[in-house]
Amino acid sequence: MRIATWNVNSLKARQEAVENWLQRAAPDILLMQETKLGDADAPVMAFGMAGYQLLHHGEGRWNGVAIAARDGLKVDDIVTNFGDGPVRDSGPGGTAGSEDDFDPFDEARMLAATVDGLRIVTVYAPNGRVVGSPFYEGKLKWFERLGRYLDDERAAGRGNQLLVGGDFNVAPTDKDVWDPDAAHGGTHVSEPERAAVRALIDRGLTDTYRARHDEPGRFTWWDYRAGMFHKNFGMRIDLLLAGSDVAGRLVDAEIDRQARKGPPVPSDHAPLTIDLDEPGKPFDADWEGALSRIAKRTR
DNA sequence: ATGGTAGTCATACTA
Repeated sequence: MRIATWNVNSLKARQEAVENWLQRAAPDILLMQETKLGDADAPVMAFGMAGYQLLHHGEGRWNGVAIAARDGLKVDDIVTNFGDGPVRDSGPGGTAGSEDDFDPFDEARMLAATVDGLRIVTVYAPNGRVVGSPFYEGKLKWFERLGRYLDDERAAGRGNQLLVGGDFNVAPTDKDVWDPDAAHGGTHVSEPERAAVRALIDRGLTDTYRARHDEPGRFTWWDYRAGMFHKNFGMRIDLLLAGSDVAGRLVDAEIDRQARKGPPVPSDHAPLTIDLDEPGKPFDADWEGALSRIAKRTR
């Protein structure tokens, strides 16, 4: 069983890249973020042709989360937005307000479903923009809400089957960022954000990539600008956090940095994969080769 | 040179 998470930065723009990657890595379940689609525009047919069921929770122009599950996998107990009700419409003619109305609980950032007995939660954490801003405070409150949701899942007896994955917009430690001082104007690396992610992990979850890899310089996101990818100036902000039963089945974890390359234009995030029970279809992420070449070039 | 790219309602915004 291979499960992956990928912030695709528009599923419409990335449709071909995602279909190619489904062939390359053959995940059984793919969590996606930033689909930037309304539910009516979700490419259910295209995923069906590729052999996947598609669950989508969107709002239009921004955000949007999805779960693709291979045909035949049992899917039920779907929850959107923590079960707190509908989100805004940010599509054409929609009801989305100005940025003064910023409310991460009115945005399409969370979708859960039970897939083949796994309690899958796909999340797209708010960016936070600037430390101390209303967006940053909203980000911290959003993590608190996610924590309460996970408490409810544990109380319902599903804590050990949890797999919470997505774009957390936080680099958990200094090892997860190319330069803590240069990173993102302070957000993504601030202590309150890191404490918020630790509080999630402390609910009995395992950071699956770190359970298999302790190397520095392994990132899931690189800014499009200034050749950041080609210098490996990035951050590890996409995570798959596993409950104890899921973590106990973990046999591999990888970040497919090849998928961050174009052409065509890639997402600014790379997919993160984990394998349960047995290794999935092999693919060459080539971290050692890439970092060696970059070290020579930038020496 | 204080930028840089890419997504979106199309143009200024979000990341």
